[in-house]
Amino acid sequence: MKIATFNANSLRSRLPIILKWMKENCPDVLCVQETKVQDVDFPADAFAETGYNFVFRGQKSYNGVAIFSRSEITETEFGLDSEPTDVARMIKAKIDGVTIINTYIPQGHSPESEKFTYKLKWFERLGKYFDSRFHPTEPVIWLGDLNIAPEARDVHDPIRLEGNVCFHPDVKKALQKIMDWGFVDMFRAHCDEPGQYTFWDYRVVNGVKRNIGWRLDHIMATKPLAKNCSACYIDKTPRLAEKPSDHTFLIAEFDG
DNA sequence: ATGGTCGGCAACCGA
Repeated sequence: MKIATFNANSLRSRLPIILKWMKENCPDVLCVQETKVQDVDFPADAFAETGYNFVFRGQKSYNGVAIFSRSEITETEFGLDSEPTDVARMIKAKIDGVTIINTYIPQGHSPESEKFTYKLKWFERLGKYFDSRFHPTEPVIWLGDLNIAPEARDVHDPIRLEGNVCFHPDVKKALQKIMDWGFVDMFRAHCDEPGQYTFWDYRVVNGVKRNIGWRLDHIMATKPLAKNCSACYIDKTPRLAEKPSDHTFLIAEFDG
C-alpha cells in the first residue's frame, strides 16, 4: 500500500496539483487536510473521473479533511468521539484491512491562547480515542497535518523557535504520549537527516530555497505495519508549483 | 534574515 498525506490549503485551489500528482504517482490512498470547502461545494465530479473512491467532511473557510482510495472505503467516521467532535478535522476509515485516521490537528495560534489549550486537549482526546478503540497490535495508520515538529532536527532554528506552538515542550510531550501507546514515525524510520521539511511558511522570503521549514506532516503506523514499511519520503513538487501550497506530500509505502 | 504571504471571502481570520 502506497499512502500519502497532503495539507492542500484549499482543495479547490490545489485541484490541478492534486489531480496531476495522483495520476503521476498512483497512490493507493491519499489523505488531504485543510480542504477549506463545504460538502455541497466539494469537487466530486473532478475526483469521480479519477476512479478513486472518496470520503470527505468540510466546513466554510476553515479545516476540512478528505480520503481518496483505490480500494473500497468502509467504516467511515468523522471526528473525535467526545465533544467538540471537530468532524472537519478527522476521518477514520478502513481500507484493505488497515484502519486509517486522517487528522488536521489545531495549530494553536500562540502559547498563551485558549486555542493552544484546545490543541493540547486535542492530543489528549485523540490519545484516549486510540486507546479506547484500537490496540497497538492492530494495523493502524495515523497521519496528517499534526502541527508539531517533534525534534530539533525537524525545524530550521530550534533555539529561536523553542516554545512556538508547533515546537513546544507541552505539545512534544502530548505527541510522545500517543507515540508511546504504539506508533512509529515512518519518516524517521527511514531517514535520520535534519532539514527534512514538509512545510515552509509563505511569509519567509525564499523560504523553500533557503530551506527555512518545519516537519509538521507525519505518517505514523503501529508496529505490525511499521515493520513492512519499505519507504517514506517527502515530495516537494507542490511547494515548487506555479501556484504553490505551503505544505508538501509525504508518502509511505508498505509491502503486502 | 520572518514582522511577511497566502486562501477564503468579502472584513478580517487562520496559518
